[in-house]
Amino acid sequence: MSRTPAGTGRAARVPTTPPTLADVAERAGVSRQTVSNAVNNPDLLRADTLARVLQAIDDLGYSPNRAARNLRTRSSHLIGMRIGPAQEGTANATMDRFVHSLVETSRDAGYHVLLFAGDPEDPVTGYDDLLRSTAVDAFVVTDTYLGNPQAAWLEERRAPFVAFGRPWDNPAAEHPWVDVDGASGTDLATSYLLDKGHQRIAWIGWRKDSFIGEDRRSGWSRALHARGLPTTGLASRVEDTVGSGSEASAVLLDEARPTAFVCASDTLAMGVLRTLADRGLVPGHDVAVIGFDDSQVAQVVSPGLTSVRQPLEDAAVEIVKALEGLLAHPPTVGPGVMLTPTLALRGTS
Amino acid sequence: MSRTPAGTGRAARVPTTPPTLADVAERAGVSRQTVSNAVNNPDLLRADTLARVLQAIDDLGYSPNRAARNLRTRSSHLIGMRIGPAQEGTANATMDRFVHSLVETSRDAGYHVLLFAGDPEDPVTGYDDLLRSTAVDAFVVTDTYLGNPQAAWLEERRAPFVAFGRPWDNPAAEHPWVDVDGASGTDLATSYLLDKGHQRIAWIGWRKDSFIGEDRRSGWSRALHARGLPTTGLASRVEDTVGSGSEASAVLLDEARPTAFVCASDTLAMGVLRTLADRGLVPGHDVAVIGFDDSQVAQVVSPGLTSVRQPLEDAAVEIVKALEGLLAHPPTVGPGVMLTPTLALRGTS
DNA sequence: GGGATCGCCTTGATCGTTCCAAGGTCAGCA
DNA sequence: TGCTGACCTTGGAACGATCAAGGCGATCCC
Repeated sequence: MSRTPAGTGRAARVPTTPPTLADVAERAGVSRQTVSNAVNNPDLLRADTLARVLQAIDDLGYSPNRAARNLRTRSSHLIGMRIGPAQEGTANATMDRFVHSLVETSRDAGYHVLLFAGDPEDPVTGYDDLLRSTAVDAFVVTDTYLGNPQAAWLEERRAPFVAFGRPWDNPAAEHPWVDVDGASGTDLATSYLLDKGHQRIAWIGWRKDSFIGEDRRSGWSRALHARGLPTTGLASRVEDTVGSGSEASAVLLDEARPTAFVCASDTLAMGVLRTLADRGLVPGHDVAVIGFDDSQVAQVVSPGLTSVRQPLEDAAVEIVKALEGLLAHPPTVGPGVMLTPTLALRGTS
Repeated sequence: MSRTPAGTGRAARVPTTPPTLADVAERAGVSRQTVSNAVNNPDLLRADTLARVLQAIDDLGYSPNRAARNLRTRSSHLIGMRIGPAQEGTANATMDRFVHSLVETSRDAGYHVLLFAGDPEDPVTGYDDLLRSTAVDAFVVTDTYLGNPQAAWLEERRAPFVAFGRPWDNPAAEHPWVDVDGASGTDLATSYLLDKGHQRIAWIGWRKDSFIGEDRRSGWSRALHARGLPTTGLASRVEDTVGSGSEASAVLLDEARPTAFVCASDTLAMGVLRTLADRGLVPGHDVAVIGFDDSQVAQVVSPGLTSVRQPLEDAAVEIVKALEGLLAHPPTVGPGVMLTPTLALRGTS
C-alpha cells in the first residue's frame, strides 16, 4: 500500500527525519487537525478532502509519531507482560505458546506487547517503573501459581491489568481474569480412561500448596468418585521433575497396581514413561498415561503422549477482550472467564 | 528504594495523575531543568541540591514520563522483535529461550523488548509501521533461515538492527550480526563420537536450500574427513519432522549400518530414537544419537538426548552490545560475532 | 429575509520532557 | 570595592500529536 518517498535512489539518501502532521497538511493544503482527523476520525471529513489527505499521507509515507500521540492521549497502546527465566529440565512451554497467541491477538486490537524481566525473588519488580512512567496501558499477569501478590499490588495501585489465572487466594478480587479449568481437563482425561475400561487410575501431581495442582487433582478424584470408584492410595504429590514422576510411578505401580496414570504435567508424565520403559511395559497398551499442557515433548515423543491441552489461543482472545473493556471509557469489568481444555489424544492412551 | 506516596491509605485514593517534573521541582524548591539534570546528569548538581531533589522524587514517587521523554529525545528505548507463530510438532523452542535471554540482557542496558507479529507470508510486515512511527529504536532480526529479506529491506531504509544469524546470501552486508557456528557444533558432536570409537556416523539434516542446514552438515563431514573417513552414503536430507527423521534413519540403518547419528535438530533425533525403539535397539548402547538445539525434549526424554546447545545467553549479550554501538553517537558497527556452541551430554551418546 | 443550525475546516493551547542560551551567585583576587 | 570566572540555575522554546473552541459558508425554517 504505502510507498517509499521519492523513488528508490540508492545513493545519497540523507538520514532525514520522518514526515510530520504538518508536512502532510501542507502538501494536502489543509490544516494539521484535518490530517489528524483523516487518520482518527475519517467520518468527519468530506470525501474529496479525505482522499486528498490520504493521498498526501501515502506520498510522504507518513505514520503518526507514537511518542507524540502517547504523550497527548496518555496511552501507549502497549501491554506489559513479565516473563521469568526459561525453565530448563521441564516440559513446560505453556507461557511461550501463550505469548505467541497474545502477541497475535493484541495486534488485531491495535496493541503491542512489551516484555520485561524481573527479579525472580520479588514478583513485583518491573511493574512499578513501567506503571509510573506510563510506559504501558495495562498488564497481563501470568505467574499465578501460588497466590497472586502482583494482582493485589496492582489492584491497590489501581493499575489496569488482566490476570491469566483466577484469584485463588482472594475469590473476592475485583480484577478481570481468564483461566483454564484444570479440574475439567483432568476430569476429561480420567473419564476418557474410564470409558476405555480402566478402573484403577493413579494421579501424580504437585505439592499440596499449589492451587493449580490441587485444582487439577480434584478433576481426577471427581471423575473417579462419579463412578463410585475409590481414590485411596492412588495419588502421589511430588516436585515437578521427570525424576520425581518416575519414582512416584514406580511406587504406585508396586503398591496400587494402577492401569493408567493421569499427571499434573507432561514433565511428570515423562517420568512415568521412563518407569514403564524400565519395566518393559508398553505405554498405551499395558499402562495408559495422560499428561497436562500438550507440550512439544508430548508431541514428539514416541508413541506420542496424550495430554490435556489448554486453549491458549482462546485465552489470549478473552484476555484482550477484557483489556479492551478495561481501557474503554468508561472502563468495564466483566466477570471472570473460565475456559475448558481439550484432550490431545496420542499413543499413550 | 522508592516508596508509595503519602502512606497506605486504602480508601479514597482518587485516580490521580502521576507527578511531573514540575511537581518535583516545586517540592524541592528548584526549577524543572534542575530536576531533569538530577535524573540525567547528576554530576552537574551540587551535592546538597541533588540530595534535596532526589528526596522530593522519592517522596512523590516520580518517574519520568516515557512518552514525553521519547518525544523530546527521539528515542523510545524499545527494541522490536518479530515472532512467528509457535511451531507445533517440532522440538524447536530456540526462539523462546532466546527471547528470555534477550529480555533480561536488554533490561540491564535500559531497553525493553517490544514483540510484534507479522504475516508469515510476508517477512517484512510489521517492521514498516513501527519504524515510521518511531515506536522502536532498533530491531533484532531472527528468522534468517533462508536468506534474509528483512535485513536487506531494513538496510535499505537505514533502520538500525542487529541480525541473529549471519548474512548467508550476502556476505558483504554491512549490518551487525551475531551467529552461532553450527558447523563447529556438529563437528564437536561428530568428533566426540569418533573419540568414543565410532567409525560410521550418519547425518540426517534438512533440505539443501537451508543455509543453516548445510552449515551444520559441513561440520559433520569436516570431522569425518579430518580423520580420513568417508561420508558417502551416510547422509540424508529431509523435512524437519519426527516422521521424516524416523524414516531416514530406518533407511540409513539398513543401507549404511551406521553406529551413530548426528542430526540437524532434536526433532530429527527424536525420529531416530523412534526407529531404534521399533527395532529394539538401545540408544547410547547399540547406536548413539546426537541432536541439535538442546530443546526441552532432549532434556526430559529418556535416557536424555545428547544435543548441541547454542549459547543463547551469550548471543543475547553480544546482540545487545551491538545494539548499543548502533545507537551510540556516533554509531559504531563492529564485525560479525560468531559464537561456539557446546555439547550437552546425556544418555544417547 | 433574518436568525438559527449544521457541516466542515482552522486556530491556539496543551501533554511532560529535554535543549538552548542566558542569568544568577559566590568565592577569589587585585 | 569591583571585576573575573567557575559553577549552578533559570525561563523559554521546541518535539509532534490531540483537544477545545471558534470561523465561515451554505442550508433550513418560519
